Amino acid sequence: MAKKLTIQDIARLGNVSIGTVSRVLNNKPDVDPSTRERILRIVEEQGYVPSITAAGLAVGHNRLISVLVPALTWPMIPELMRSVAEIVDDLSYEIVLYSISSSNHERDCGKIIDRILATKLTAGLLAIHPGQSAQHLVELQKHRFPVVLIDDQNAPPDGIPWVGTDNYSGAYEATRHLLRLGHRRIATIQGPMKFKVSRDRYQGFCDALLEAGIPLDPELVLEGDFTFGGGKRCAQEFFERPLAERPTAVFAGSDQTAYGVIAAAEVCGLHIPDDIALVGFDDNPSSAHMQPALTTIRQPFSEMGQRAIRLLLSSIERSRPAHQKRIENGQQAHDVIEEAQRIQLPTTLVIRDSCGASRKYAL
Amino acid sequence: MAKKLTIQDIARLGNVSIGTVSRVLNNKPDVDPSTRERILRIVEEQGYVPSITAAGLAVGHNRLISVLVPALTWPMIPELMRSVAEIVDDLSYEIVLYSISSSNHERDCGKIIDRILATKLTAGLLAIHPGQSAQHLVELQKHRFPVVLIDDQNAPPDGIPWVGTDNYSGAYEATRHLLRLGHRRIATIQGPMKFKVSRDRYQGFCDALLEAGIPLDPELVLEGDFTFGGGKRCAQEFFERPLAERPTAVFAGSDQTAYGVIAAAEVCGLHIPDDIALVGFDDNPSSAHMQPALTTIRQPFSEMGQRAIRLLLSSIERSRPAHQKRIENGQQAHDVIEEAQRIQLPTTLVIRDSCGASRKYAL
DNA sequence: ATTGTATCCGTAAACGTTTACGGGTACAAT
DNA sequence: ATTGTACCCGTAAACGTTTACGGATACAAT
Repeated sequence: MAKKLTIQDIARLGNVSIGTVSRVLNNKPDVDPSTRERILRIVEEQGYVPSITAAGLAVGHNRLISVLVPALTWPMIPELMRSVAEIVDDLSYEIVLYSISSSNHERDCGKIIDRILATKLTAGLLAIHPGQSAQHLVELQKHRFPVVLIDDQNAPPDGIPWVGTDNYSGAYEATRHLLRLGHRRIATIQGPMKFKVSRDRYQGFCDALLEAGIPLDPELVLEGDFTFGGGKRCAQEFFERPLAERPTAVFAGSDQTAYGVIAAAEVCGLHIPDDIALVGFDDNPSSAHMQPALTTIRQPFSEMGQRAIRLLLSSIERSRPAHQKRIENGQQAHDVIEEAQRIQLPTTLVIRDSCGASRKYAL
Repeated sequence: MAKKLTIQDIARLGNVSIGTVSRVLNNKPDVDPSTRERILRIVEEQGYVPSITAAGLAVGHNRLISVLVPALTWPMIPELMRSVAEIVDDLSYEIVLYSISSSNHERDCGKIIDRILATKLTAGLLAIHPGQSAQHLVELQKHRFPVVLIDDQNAPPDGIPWVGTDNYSGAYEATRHLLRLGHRRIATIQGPMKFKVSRDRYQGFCDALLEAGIPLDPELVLEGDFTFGGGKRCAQEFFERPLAERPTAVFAGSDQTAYGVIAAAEVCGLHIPDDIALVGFDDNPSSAHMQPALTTIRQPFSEMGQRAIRLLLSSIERSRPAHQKRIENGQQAHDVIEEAQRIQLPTTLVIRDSCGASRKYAL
């Protein structure tokens, strides 16, 4: 049935030329309203969908966008992708997925980017945490290939549009929360220091302490790796110290890390939050269900995805020659001309059980 | 630099026609070895990559395959996708991703499938756990559109190639393991009974019990929903009973469910594995790091992905008219002619701490 | 010399769109 | 009657490939 309808078939059915059909499909002017209506109906009836491929060939690029993700296992990815997919769907673009196999990260990433460019398959690229390979992206940019970045870099290469979160303030808030709860010996388990995100969070931690007049105790900071295992290892190191040297609270660099802290507390016979207060960072879906429920800093992943993809799509539209042909009136233009190219979204503190706040106020 | 090379440019550079270039690019016969060599070198030097779009238009479909995934949050997805992506990459296909927003599952899924067909963008579809919408897939099949299914259905619709795991035997093994450890009051927390996977696992559980001469106690089976929350709720119901009515072991329908059981034990002051032995199903990456480390049934997700994508690609090749033109000799043919269309992969029991086996044998 | 065969390669049509261009109509203004 | 002006719409070229077809060459067989 829906075998291989082409624009020709629709044209024949509507007694018009393919030119006209194309015009109605693309909302171009110069077509009689009644004709437009009629063609639209036929298209609907026949379930005709234009060939992305052919259209792509004609205009030079497809209604496809590349999304480059790090390991699919990163907890942020699903939420991010979901919001991206929704928008992309509505605009009848499609997503082509490039994921990095963790092993040969760098090399892979470069190759993928080259292919994205050479193949001319997609109209733009959304790169999620490309890490070092962010450098490759300026290559794309140079070839006027639309790119946007979701990343932790405050200073992404050159003029590449960028969406991220305010890691510094998040960490600052988390630490302040612990401070407010009366803690003075607060430890932190950092992410890998090679990542900007880790350094930002650490800085927020330090500044909150400083502001409270508490000197930073180097004994109370350990470098983890954002994973469960790293968190557990570091926490265990803290927890095995004599009581006086032990922290009373820990700020974990990520929720995964915090899960490790919970496990370590378990094996050391320490109770959270009574013996140790804990706050994480990310607000993964599972964090609400942890035992105890994890107090953490929520990152607005879903909004990040939306903003990023909007940025990308508008950049794609802009790069098409047809874009300024029909600005309805002067008013409209203002909306479009200059969107922010760097978006940093705020985090929010979500208080659950692991910090002991509820318990405290219940007293 | 790599601006917009076309096959024309390569042809000019090589003093040949575009036909010849195309032939070498596609490993077609009828080209002089030395010419082939020369063209290949030029292609390499110039970094030329043919336009997928144009090639797709010419042959009727692209080197793209659709992958339809349920929520990206399902723990199996990352591992599956990774293995799929690797193979697809090597063969210079690309993945276009369709994910279902959990809300309007059914409707969405149908629409997506229609679009996949009508748009003729991709050469085939890998559908992961499409659920009810598996029915839509026969539509595709009818239009001779290659499809393969990764699913829990033992009887997938009609002749659709299918890859799955042996849920029944897995559950049977898990239960036998508990039995071997001496348990007699074994509870189970099922998945949603509307899923075949849940019913299969339950059946395996029942049969193992039966075989051991233990009558099934309906008080010891509860229906969860494969999530942490469901697991916790059900487990709590078990654990609040008086000792005599309490199970000594629980077989959780999924690892997520098992995580819930661990949490419930925690709040009820029960120790795993001393008070309660626990085994899960799936072997999610996190399960090894749980406290205690989770004994579980490992599903070979990565192999499932590989097998499925191979099935799909061979089905795509087969549907192209050119496929039998050049079978080197009679030998070769045998490899290809008839691959199994239904593949059910075995699970394996991985023993860690939550079942108490190590402890037991250590005595 | 003719015919045949094998090997290599060029030509042009086809794939399904988009879009610049120009042609036709209808109506108003002169 | 002529010219002008909108408004619609059809035509055909272009996008970058693949591939069926046939042409050219070289060499062998007759």
